Amino acid sequence: MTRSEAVDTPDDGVLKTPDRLRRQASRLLSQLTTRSDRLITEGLAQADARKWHYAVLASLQDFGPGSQAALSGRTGIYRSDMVSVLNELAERDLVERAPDPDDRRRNVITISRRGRRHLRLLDKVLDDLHHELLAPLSPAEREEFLQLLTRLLDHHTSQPS
Amino acid sequence: MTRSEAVDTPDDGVLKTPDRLRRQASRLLSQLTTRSDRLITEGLAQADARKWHYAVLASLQDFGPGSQAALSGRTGIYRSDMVSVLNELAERDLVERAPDPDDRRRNVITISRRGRRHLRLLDKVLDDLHHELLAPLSPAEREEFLQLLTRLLDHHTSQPS
DNA sequence: CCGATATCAGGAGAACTGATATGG
DNA sequence: CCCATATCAGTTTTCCTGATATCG
Repeated sequence: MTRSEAVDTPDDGVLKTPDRLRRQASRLLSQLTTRSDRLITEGLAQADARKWHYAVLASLQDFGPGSQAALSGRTGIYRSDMVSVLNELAERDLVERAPDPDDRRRNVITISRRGRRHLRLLDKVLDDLHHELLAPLSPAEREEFLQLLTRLLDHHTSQPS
Repeated sequence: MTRSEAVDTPDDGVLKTPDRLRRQASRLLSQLTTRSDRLITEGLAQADARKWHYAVLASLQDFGPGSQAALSGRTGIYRSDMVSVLNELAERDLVERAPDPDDRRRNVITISRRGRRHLRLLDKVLDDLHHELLAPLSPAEREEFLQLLTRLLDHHTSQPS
């Protein structure tokens, strides 16, 4: 009774395809991200690392040492969460945290030799994982995908609206 | 010292662009999804709804009544979380939860008249929100984006690998 | 006894808020 | 006095793992 009318006669007159749930960008995004996060997290775990480890190390390598606040800005990690990430990295001797002589509120974080070596490993691991993530796409499609994601992200980060 | 060599002379010989963090599909995905989720969540909150509400209501409308286990499969909501979602929907009289006379382990969930009305509202709200989400893309690009997301998701749901 | 179902309790990680102490 | 910094405590949401009671 209710069942038969459900699909066939939507009472708002608008035809909704049965897979409207599958056509929503927001749902596709969050589901794919869930898979992607799991893939990356598990892959990095095998190298005794986490996503944030890579972000901090890469930021240090690419932009040089910086305060914790600066690292927060570069990586997108919250100031509050940065502390424990740096603790983990310092435990592994991948970074060094030293008070800034010029401004004694700050800690200056520096990547260590071991950190650079570890970063090279993580780069390889992540390359493989992204290869797996984007496996079904052709090289041109991967590029297109990155472009679309970047444009959307830029739009929404510049305009919190 | 360390700073100057950081960007200019990566010691693995491979040139890494300074925005390698911004070129990773996994990072772009999770950052964009964070924004997308916030957009959707805040938009739906104005209609006294949450993401899962829509998923359940749409599933009921499109596929008819079903047990909680069936709804879990359709919507991707965990059995454990389904209970509270249905509690919230039942509180608002959007669904009815009745024991199945044929199998007394089951509850049969049915969308109510109010639920159908609410669903039509949510469809409109979500249309607007997705318009905002995909604003920077042309219609063709939006379609392309959905296609790419769908292909990736299908690939990773069929092959847990 | 086995399997499915609904429910509940709770963990882990991420995103986020607020408070505090210290220093510029 | 105001601002920035680092740190800590704690909330919320999502995804996910059990455990339990019920029933087929």
